[in-house]
Formats: sequence, C-alpha cells, structure tokens
Amino acid sequence: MPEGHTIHRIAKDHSPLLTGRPVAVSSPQGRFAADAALVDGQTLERIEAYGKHLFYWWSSGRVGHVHLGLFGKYRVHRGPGAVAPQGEVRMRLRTDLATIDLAGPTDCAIGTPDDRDAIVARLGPDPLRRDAKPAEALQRMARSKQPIGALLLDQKVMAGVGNAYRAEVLFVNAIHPLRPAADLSDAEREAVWATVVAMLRKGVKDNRIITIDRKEFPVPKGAPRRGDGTYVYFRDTCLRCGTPTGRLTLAGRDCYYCPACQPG
DNA sequence: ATACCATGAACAG
DNA sequence: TGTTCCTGGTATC
Repeated sequence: MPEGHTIHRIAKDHSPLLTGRPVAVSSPQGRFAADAALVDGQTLERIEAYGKHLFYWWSSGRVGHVHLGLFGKYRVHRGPGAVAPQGEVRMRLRTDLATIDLAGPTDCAIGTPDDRDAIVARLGPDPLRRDAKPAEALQRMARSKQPIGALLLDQKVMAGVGNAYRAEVLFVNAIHPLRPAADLSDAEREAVWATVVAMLRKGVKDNRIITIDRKEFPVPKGAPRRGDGTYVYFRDTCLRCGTPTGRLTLAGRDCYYCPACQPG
C-alpha cells in the first residue's frame, strides 16, 4: 500500500530487471491490451518515480503512466520462466530477467511526454527527488487557511505523502491536525518538510513505514503489521503516552492524532 | 460465502 | 460532501 516511498522503491527495485532490454508487454486481464500493444517489444529506457506516480520511458518515445491508488500492487517473479498470472493482472512486463505483474491500479496507460508533463505539473515538489524545491511547498502551506492535516494529503502541496505519513509527521512535530497551515510558524512548516523528507527516505530504505524511534520503541521482529511502526497511525492509543488516539475526517480520510501530545 | 476494509484520487453536485 | 472505481486480504457468518 503505496505512499511515495513505495513508488520510489518500486522504481529502484524494478529498474535493473526491466530497463535496457526488450520488454514483452501484455495485459492478461485485458483492460490494458490496446495500450500494451503500443509498446510491446520495445526497450524500456527508464522508470521514473514522481510522488505517487510511476512513468515508464519507452524507446519509441512513448511514456507509460501507472498510479497504484489504494489497491494497486506489483508482483515480481524473478527468472526467465513463464508464470501463470494470478488474479487480475492488468499489465505484465516480461524480460529475460523477470516477469512483473500489476494488479488493481487506479491508472495504467500509455501516453506521451506531454501527458507525463501534464501530470507532473499538477504535483507539488516530491520530497524524495533531488530536484525538489521545498520553497513551493512551504509557500503553499503559508498561504493556506486549510487545516495542515488536510493540506498534507494534497498532492499539489507536496507529492508523496499519504494517510499514514500525514499522521506521523504531525505527531512527531507535536502539531494538531486542525491547525490552519498559515498559522504554523515558519519553523514549524520547515520542520514538517524536513520530517517528510526524513520519513519518506527511511520508508524507501526499510521498504515499509516505520516512523518510530527504534531505540525508544524497538520494532517487533518479522514483518510488522500495519500500525506496528507508528506512533498514532492505525493505533487505538498513542505509543508514547497511552492516551486514546483521536480521529478526524480530514480530506476525506481518518486522520489519527494524539490529543495529549498534539495540543490544539 | 459474504462483508468489510485499506498507506488514493477523480468526479458530481 | 458524497459516490465511484480499482483488488485482495482478513474477518465474520
């Protein structure tokens, strides 16, 4: 389940298996079949991650776009062998090194560089990219009367934060989600950006969302379940102080917070 | 077998 | 603000 860290991690992990070689592109499920034919057999030059979006740069100049949404998921089968598709496989990418299947995306289409640019133009800076300009995000926050908890999910403010990171970023900065973004101090807004950068980077590294300080609260061995790596997100009580977490619907989703640690 | 839920976002009104 | 779409895992009968 994908916030920006997942997307960047996918680009990193899939690139060595797919780029620089011809790729058989198909759609076992069928809904991507016509688009698949447009690039089938071409060489994939690059996979680009931007916020929660993936762009596939094909040798013909076409650009594929994938957005996982809430449900989208990749399955990687290493090796040259044929693999039977499991479930609803919208897009299949196969090389001599691997077969990669995509199921459940919100968007999956072949377009042009202009289409790609139009999508990127709707996005704020991506904290995971070297070319990110934090000033744009800080400025949008400083000018908005919207609650900071709503703004953090707005991809044109910054691209890549989702529901889990929004809750955790506000928690570690002791900011109540309902505080209007414009009312935060400059230092607070800068701290929010810095925290987002650090958390997303760590998410890419860990390949999962772990925002808690391991020294203070060791993460249980094995794959943690959702909520095991967080202070307030998906938790009934605040990990730090034990107070029952609050939930506010902000930008249409439940925003978890600690009423004690994040004073209004 | 069925219901419900999820780290998302576009669209209608 | 509410509805819709995408899929599959887990919970509940």
